[in-house]
Amino acid sequence: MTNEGFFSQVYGITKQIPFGRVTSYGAIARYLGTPRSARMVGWALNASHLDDSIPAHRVVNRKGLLSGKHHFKGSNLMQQLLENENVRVENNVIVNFDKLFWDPNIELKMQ
DNA sequence: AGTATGACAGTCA
DNA sequence: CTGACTGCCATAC
Repeated sequence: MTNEGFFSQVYGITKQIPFGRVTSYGAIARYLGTPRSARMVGWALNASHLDDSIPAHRVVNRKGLLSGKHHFKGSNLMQQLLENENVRVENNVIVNFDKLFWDPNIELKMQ
């Protein structure tokens, strides 16, 4: 059987994102070995919509912009979830994104 | 098999 | 930092 596919891999990492932390699509894609497939990560998360266990709200683009907020149920649900984790969000952009940034290539690989 | 789409990233100005 | 253009990969039709 073919691998679970790109999606399951993205799910696995996204689920491992710690509380109050955020990461970017490129970081996940790079961890999968395809730094060029950042768009696929977004696509995968799109399918992750079917899974509530996937904190997709912790995944944003490289600028820390809630690019996927428009895809959530509520228009401001994504921001609400982030603020619920002590993550400050202003103008759809995560504040202190560089501090809250959680890189799987480091956190997962290093440990 | 080819075209179109997509929650992006990198580079240049 | 922001805006515009290009590149790249995987899925769907």
